[in-house]
Amino acid sequence: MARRNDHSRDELKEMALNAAESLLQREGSKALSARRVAAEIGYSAGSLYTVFTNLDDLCWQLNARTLTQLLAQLDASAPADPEACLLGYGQAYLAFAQQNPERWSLLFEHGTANEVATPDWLNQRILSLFARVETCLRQLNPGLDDEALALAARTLWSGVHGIAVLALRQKLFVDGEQAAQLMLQQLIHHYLNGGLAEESADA
Amino acid sequence: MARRNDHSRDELKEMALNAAESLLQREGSKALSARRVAAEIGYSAGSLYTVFTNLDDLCWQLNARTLTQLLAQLDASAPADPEACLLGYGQAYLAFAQQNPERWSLLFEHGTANEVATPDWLNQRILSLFARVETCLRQLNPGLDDEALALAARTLWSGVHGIAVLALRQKLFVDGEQAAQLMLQQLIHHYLNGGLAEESADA
DNA sequence: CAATATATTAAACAGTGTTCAAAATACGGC
DNA sequence: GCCGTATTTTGAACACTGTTTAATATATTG
Repeated sequence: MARRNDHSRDELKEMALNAAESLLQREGSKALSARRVAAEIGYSAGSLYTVFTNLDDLCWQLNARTLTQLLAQLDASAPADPEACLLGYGQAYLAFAQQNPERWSLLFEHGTANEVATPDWLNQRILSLFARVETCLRQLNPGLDDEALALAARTLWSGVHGIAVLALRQKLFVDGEQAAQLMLQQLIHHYLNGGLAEESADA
Repeated sequence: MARRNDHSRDELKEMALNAAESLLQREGSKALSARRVAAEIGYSAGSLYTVFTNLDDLCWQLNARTLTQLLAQLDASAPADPEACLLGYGQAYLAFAQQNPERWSLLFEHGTANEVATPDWLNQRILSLFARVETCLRQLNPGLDDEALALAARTLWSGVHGIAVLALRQKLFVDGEQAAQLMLQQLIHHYLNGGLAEESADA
């Protein structure tokens, strides 16, 4: 039995999340069980329920971490030139998905068909991702109104996300390591050249 | 005990798949258990293992059905005009995802981090989807070589897929029922206008 | 040191996928 | 008809799962 007060509540939570993260990366989402996480930190399964409401809660919090780290990596290389910046975002997104497949999958597949809504603090982080894309797009076309801008950012990012998903799931059926890279470049380039100017003409 | 030869092997398999499909739609993927499916068709869980190698196998076969039906719905409305056809494909894809969220999710999320490769007959169906998109794109730009065509089709379709995923997961944060619709139109229109012509100029 | 409060656990419950010996049924030969 | 064999089908077993909770071990306070 782990000695009482060996670790504070917050420490325990932190340890559990670290263990879960490592377990997820090492052995995949199937290994992410309460007993396994608990064993990894020298506690019993029941103890997890004093810091998380349930395993779902642990997953949400893991996802929050993942998203924070993903955003940090996006911000790491953000050139001034807006088109280059968008490309950088996309590349960082793809790279993160490829380098952290399990965590990235959990981020988007956890809570499927859940009656329980996604926690707000998770949604906020996603919105902050869109905000970054919107900033780039606004620089490229200051004439866009807020609504059109929001839509354009989401459309473009859906494309990036789609490439990441299908590449990760090996559903693209094109050989070459850099196929996803090429697709990303094509998507962004075509999207910016093809429609953004036209949109402002409407405004 | 279900009487022997009440149903042939194939009938049993069919019944199980039907039951699984219905269960999935009615109660979500969490309800898709061996005992549950078996109970629904008046057999015991063990019997399923005479027609499926395991539950994963059942899921793959369910997915094959889903994909077949999805392809059929794509083909249902295929106008001659290639751009309209692509839009139709996209709309059918989105509609299917929204109308069959559980089956659609299972299609893309089952087998995450699986060492076992996706069955060939499933991959073939995905390729046949890409083939449809390629046909449209080729009409729009006969100058594209095969490789560029394949890449373009996958890029465009990744976008469509991305919209479907994020819309289904409610990660878009734009109100309005038809937001996904608008995004789809924008994506296809921009992509076709923005890059396809340029590509042929390179060729 | 004793009493209280709290941290931690072990055991229990209902569920899961999967296997397999045993039981129930069908079928072929007489 | 009936018997022996072959084939379905099952039920029980195993090792898991998430989650709850009574009991226990530890810390803190008086």
